[in-house]
Amino acid sequence: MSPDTRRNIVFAAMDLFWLKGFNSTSIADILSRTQIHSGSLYHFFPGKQDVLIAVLETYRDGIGEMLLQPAWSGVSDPIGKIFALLNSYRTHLLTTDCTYGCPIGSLALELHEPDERVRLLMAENFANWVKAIEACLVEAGDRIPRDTDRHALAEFVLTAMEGGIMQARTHRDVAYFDRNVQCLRQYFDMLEERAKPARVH
Amino acid sequence: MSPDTRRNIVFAAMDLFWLKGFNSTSIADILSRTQIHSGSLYHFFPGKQDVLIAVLETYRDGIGEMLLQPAWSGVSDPIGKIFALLNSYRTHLLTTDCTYGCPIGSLALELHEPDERVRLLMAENFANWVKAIEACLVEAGDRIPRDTDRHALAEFVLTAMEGGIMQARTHRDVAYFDRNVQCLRQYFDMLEERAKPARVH
DNA sequence: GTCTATAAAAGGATAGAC
DNA sequence: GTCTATCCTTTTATAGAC
Repeated sequence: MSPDTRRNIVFAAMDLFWLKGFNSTSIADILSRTQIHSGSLYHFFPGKQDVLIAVLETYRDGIGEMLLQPAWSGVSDPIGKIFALLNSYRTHLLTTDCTYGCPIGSLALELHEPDERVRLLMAENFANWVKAIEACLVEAGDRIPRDTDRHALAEFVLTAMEGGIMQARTHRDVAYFDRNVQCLRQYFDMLEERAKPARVH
Repeated sequence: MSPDTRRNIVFAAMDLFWLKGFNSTSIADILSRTQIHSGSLYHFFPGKQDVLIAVLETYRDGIGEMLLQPAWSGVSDPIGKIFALLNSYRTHLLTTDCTYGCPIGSLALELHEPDERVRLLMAENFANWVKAIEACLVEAGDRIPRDTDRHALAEFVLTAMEGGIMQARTHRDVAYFDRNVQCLRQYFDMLEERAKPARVH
């Protein structure tokens, strides 16, 4: 019964790394959760780090299906999509009593001297997230000023999300996240205001 | 020669937690760096976590002397101080090849189930940082709109800093930090613009 | 591919002399 | 308060039968 063993390992590890972090998750944790034995794990992966790499690849390859599609179901407005995505993180915070951390962000700050493959995969995950937001900003067209650097703004949205989660988690209070989103909202509002054709006075 | 032993431990641990994180720093790391022996460390601290608590207390108590004063020397403009503080983080990034992480932010995301004392100390560190920025925003007075929530905006500045560092570190490129600060700058510019008395047309 | 058993090392912490 | 020696647990990883 081998078809799913590798997959089970990866998804169990995904969960555990998210819940406890990479260093605090032991191989034994993964084994006990999957009910497999070390021989099987080491048959598929040379070591613990390679499990992490597989996890990061899974996040990367699943960003649409696992993250964006659920968050954007029923939302078509491009700027609405941005805040709908942020709201999906808010929901995660709520359902975990503000224990939730963005899995990539947590790993990015936990691993101080990551293997280069690991670092590049984290960077790729961020880049794809940013790309998705940037596409929304491009789609928003004239609603934001023409000279706005849409890539930079998309990175700033990522920053608002990660910083908001960091503070909400640390204070165990979603209001910290909400206030951050409010600031970002105001920033967007002012950009949209500025993009409007000059009024006649 | 006991007067400084405790202090030496705390500062060595501060450095190591910053460089490698909490879990990746072993007691042996601290001992070898301080040239003291385990008996001394456990004389002052019940366990590793208590060293972390002392480190967080030291950050908390030293925010003015260790962080704000150096960053603000020669800067008197309140909004200038905000960006001067951000610039001091930029310098850290540059001098560490974008390896630098905010020590509190890294710990906040590394420790998924922190002891309550630890969590509260991290929250206190964030809160004091935010308070310092909030004071600048209050001092800025009429330069930003009267109805601006200065506390929320100060938290947003923290978010911009943390998010910028996270991305710069992950991509190993300070430009990610810079673009975030640019967005924040633009946000402030628009706020200041909005605060100006209505022009005559 | 999966199992059991176990090696090999690292890590946190303690005991007790000085 | 500081030193040496060491215990005990956890953790990563391997060996080899099935």
